[in-house]
Amino acid sequence: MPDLRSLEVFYWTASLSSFSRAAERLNTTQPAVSQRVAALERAFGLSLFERQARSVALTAKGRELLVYAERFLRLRTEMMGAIAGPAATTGVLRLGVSETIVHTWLMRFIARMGEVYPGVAVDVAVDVSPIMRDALLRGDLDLALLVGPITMPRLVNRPLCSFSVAWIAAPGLAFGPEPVTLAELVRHPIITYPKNTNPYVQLHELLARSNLPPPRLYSNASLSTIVRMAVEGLGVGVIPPDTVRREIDAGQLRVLRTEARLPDIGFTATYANTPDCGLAAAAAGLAAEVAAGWAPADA
Amino acid sequence: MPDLRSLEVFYWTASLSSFSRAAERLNTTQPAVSQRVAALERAFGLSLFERQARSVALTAKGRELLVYAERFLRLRTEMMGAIAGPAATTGVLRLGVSETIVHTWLMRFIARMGEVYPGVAVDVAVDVSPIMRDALLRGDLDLALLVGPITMPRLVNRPLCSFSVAWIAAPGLAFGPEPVTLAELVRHPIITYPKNTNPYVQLHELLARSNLPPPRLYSNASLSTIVRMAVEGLGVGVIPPDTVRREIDAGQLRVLRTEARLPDIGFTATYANTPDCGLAAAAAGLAAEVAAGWAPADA
DNA sequence: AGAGGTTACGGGCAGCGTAAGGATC
DNA sequence: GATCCTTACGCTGCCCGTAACCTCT
Repeated sequence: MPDLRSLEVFYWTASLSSFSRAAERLNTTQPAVSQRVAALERAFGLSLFERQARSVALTAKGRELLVYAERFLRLRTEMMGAIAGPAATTGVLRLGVSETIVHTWLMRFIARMGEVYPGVAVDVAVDVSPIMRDALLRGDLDLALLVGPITMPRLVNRPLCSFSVAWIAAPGLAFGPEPVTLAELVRHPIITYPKNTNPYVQLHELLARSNLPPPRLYSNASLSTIVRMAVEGLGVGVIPPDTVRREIDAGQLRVLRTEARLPDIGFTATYANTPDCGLAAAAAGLAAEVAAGWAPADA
Repeated sequence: MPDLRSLEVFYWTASLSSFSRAAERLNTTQPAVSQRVAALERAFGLSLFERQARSVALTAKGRELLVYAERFLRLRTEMMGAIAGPAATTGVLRLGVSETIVHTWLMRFIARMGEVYPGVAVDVAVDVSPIMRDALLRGDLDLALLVGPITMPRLVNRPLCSFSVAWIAAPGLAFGPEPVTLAELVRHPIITYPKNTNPYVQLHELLARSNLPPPRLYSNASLSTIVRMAVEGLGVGVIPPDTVRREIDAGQLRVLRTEARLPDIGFTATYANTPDCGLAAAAAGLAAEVAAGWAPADA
């Protein structure tokens, strides 16, 4: 009689079309996967995979079984969510985080995770959203707090919060009378997020529409560095003020009043809709709570 | 992470409200059940049963889990039916059979079971329908071929065949001209099924309506013995002719033409609707096939 | 030769059954 | 004392990981 573990192994083997990738995903060895699948085939008295030269493919019965395996795993996820107390949940959550979140409420979220799920270890990887999107799809991340939503059939997006983007500069930097015009702004270098991120694209479009001479753009993958550069007066930062509340309060930076408004950036907790995404879904809920409880600067 | 076996053990423990009865049902020992339940409670981080003095009762979370456990077991049953070939099915089928079936097509059914499910051992117990009904409800039988249907929420009935009931006697027994009247019939002792069986009750009602003097009734739990007594000329048998085709063909018995008709008795394959009734349901289907393929005498 | 799956083998551990313990009626 | 569940303990057997092997490109 097959048990849930065997069905889980079969599910990933079938989904990834590979014994070794399944082993990797399940934190085990490839022979262990081989044996469990072989045991399943023995138990059912039929073959589930077509072992071809360089690849494995499901047989007809294998495709049927895959449906059942997924139903089993989803049922298990549902059961664990409904029955087991959070304290009983154990494991690792591979979390991807946009740096904007790091500078706002990530620490509160991590702390809440530690309180609610004391048995869960959170692996945090900070990166830009497109990279995390790929990592999610590859299964290298369980959950990502990123600029979203990402409209993809296999991804679930849970809205978190929205940040306004503003022009920010050190008090010493010289500008015309407020509201500052875009022409005034671009006389300084502009420091912002890297290319192929949402804020960069928005800024680029705004500048393109303006017919102004192309400014110097210092795009930087590290928000901390952007802040540091802005504080040093190297240019005008285009970032959410929420990420630099401390510096604003300390008088190191100020938000420029200007007509050159940029659209808000929305963040979502996004995870792959696998049959075993229980912890990711629960953590996404927790993130939504923390994000809602975190009072934005303009409130 | 709980496995299916643990959920199965929990299911029966909860359903039977007893660790020891669950152990009995699962063909294991009571400490083994105890340990698995304890392990489940540890895994979920909560208690599932209220251990009171003389009885165990589910907690609130336990009742929730029971629903999931049943869903898991039904899903497993469905999966095994859909995926595993019959050849892979192994185990024991505790089959209860009405003696009428024994005398008609039981052997064909047993043979078919052996062909289709070579890995299944069939334990046959012959008894009257009311006893088997209780055994089904107690879980002492997996499947019964009996006089049905039995209208009960926990029982599934699958119609099999219907037998006419006739008056049967040895050729030597003296009667008036045919069609024989009921008054003629009851001059001989009447040999039939035991009390509290359907045919006996039907016969009793017929006689009660007739206002005739009460005849001698030889009720007998063994159909073979009834046949033997009828052949010996000890009285008139009231049984389905289908059960004595051999004796009729051999001229040892004959069906009396009479107006005193008795209603047919219908048979069903009946089993308890437990979450693990896959083999019973499949065998019931097989029984229906065999019953349909068995040509009744009056055809 | 290298990637990917299978087979062989040794060790660890979970789970079972027997047996003893404890609580309640 | 009887019944029912729990705990203790030794054992079997499964399952995993390492390593060697096979096969196809």
